[in-house]
Amino acid sequence: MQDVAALAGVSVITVSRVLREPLRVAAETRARVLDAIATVGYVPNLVASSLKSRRSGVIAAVIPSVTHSIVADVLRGMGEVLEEEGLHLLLAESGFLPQEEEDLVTAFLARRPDAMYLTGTTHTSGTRRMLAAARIPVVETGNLTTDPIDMVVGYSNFEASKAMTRELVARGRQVIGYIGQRGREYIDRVQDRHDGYVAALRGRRPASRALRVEVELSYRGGAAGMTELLSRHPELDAVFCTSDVIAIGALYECQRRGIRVPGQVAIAGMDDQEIASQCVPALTTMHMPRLEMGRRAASMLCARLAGSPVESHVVDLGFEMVARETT
Amino acid sequence: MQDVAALAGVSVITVSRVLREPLRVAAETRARVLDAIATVGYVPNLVASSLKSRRSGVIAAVIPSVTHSIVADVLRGMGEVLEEEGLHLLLAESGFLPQEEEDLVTAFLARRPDAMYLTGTTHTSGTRRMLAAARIPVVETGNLTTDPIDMVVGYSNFEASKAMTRELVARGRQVIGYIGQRGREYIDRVQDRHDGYVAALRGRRPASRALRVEVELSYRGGAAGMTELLSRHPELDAVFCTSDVIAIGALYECQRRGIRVPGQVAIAGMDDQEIASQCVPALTTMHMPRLEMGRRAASMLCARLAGSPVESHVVDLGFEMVARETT
DNA sequence: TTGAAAGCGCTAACAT
DNA sequence: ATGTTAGCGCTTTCAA
Repeated sequence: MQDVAALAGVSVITVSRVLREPLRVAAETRARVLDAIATVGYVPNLVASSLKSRRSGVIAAVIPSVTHSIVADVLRGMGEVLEEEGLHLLLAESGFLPQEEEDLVTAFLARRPDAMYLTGTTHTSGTRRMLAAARIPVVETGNLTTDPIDMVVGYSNFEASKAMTRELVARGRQVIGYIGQRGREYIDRVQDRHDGYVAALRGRRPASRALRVEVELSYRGGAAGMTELLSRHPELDAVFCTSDVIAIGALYECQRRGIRVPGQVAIAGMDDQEIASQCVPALTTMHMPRLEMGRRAASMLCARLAGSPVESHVVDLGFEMVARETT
Repeated sequence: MQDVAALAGVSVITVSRVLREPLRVAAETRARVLDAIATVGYVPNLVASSLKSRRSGVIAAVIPSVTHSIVADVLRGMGEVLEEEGLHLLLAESGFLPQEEEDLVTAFLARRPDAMYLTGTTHTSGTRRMLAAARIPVVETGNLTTDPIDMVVGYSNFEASKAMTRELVARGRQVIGYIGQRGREYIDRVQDRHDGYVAALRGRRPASRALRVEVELSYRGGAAGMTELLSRHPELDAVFCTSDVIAIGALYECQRRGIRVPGQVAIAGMDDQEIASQCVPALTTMHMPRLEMGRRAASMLCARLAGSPVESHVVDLGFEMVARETT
């Protein structure tokens, strides 16, 4: 920056201003500085800038897993908004483990991000404490809570799966199984989806524990879950799955066994990923506004960074039933 | 840090040392400092550290799209390695656009990353120039080239699709169509996959342009491609797809039309994503070592950061045919 | 509209 | 084993 200043015949602060608030510098001076920047090949140093200004322009995000395609869409939505604002994303995967999330938050905080993005609404007390102490905007996503660390944007996983399970009941299904992602103990979204299923069936024949299986979040997992359910309950006539991936894995297993879907068994997924609309038969599922959630989370963060307080700290984006062929 | 030092009755540099090279500090002093850190609730400031030490501990990565599941696996592999080294990932999506990639590289460089990760091997001259000037390790991934910016780790997309197309020929298929991802002009991996297909068919009946269609990288795209090919060439008996997602979209379209696979039409994909082994019928595809590629790329970067020169700047991870039911 | 001085929080280099 | 000094490259604050 000193080289640039010398070449342009101005002081360093003028160079700095040309970069950050060009309109405060006379057009002529500005042109000279811009010229000098180009000939010197000057690359600004944002780490020095961050140190002095206490603004890093970085948003830290801890996500469970990039492979999880819900997360991918959310990231895309975030990216769109952040790019416009000139913000950058620091990213790491927790592998769905709360302690790992806490470790990542600890490490990230040392980089002085301007804001933090978390997935889900249950976090260790350490995570909550550190984030509160950091005094930066925080947004949690993918679920709802009345007690966010700072802000939440999501939808009710509980209500969504209750609605989906009720739909199965409404269509006359009698023996409705559950294939859920493993790890309810520490994944709030999955726990809520499980509870929604149970709540929908309450009051009907005692919901047998044997009707619920938990598997890896994968096509293979879905197939394994179907196999298990079928062996326990040959009279099974419907399955509620906590994810489209699991549902389609289950569908494939039915196809391998020659079980008619939805003739013999109805299958319902969750999330409405692209494949749900394309597979044969097309999958009934619950649409979740993933892209919108990412955009919204980023916008809320940006608003706070710009000093405007957000109207509501809890944003419910809702969900939408998409009835297709598997039910 | 000064507060901590005061409380522990040492100088700030000692606090710094406790954090970075604890063994250089007497156990007793160290314990006192650690205590002070805890009671003060001290959070180190890595931006100040980066400024002084000229080491940010950040790896910048520009990827085409997180939604692209190949990329997700690579990121996971990278993440594993980076975490062990205490490095963090700065991430952005270029949307497959070279100019966008250049803009992101420009922006990232201002943050002084210790190394840079790029997808693919063709980049704008601006990107190459800036990266050379930055004098940091750079790794390109997902393809091969004899002229990397710095290092490459990947596989030959050309050879892989040539081999797959040859396999279709070897099985006696006569009219072999191509459904490729759109954007060959600026996505080297796709161009190479296209060229591999063409090369495999050279010398046989003049490869009709009408046998090749280009679509969005999605299940829907695959289905649209299949529809188009079938209308142009009802005698079609095989399709080579540049991705599993496209291949499965095409398979679904066949199922909707009652076309037997592989009886009437054989379908081959690329990448060996999880769904390929699970769908019905299971998809023949080419396995690409995605996780390994991410790990390897990260390891090479880490090695260079640790000062050890890498043995080879071009790492060919190869590929492997996985013959399943669709052919 | 431009500049001078000071210092963000840390660590490299050199003592002791 | 610990400390002192200086300064990384910027931006804030105040002044002209």
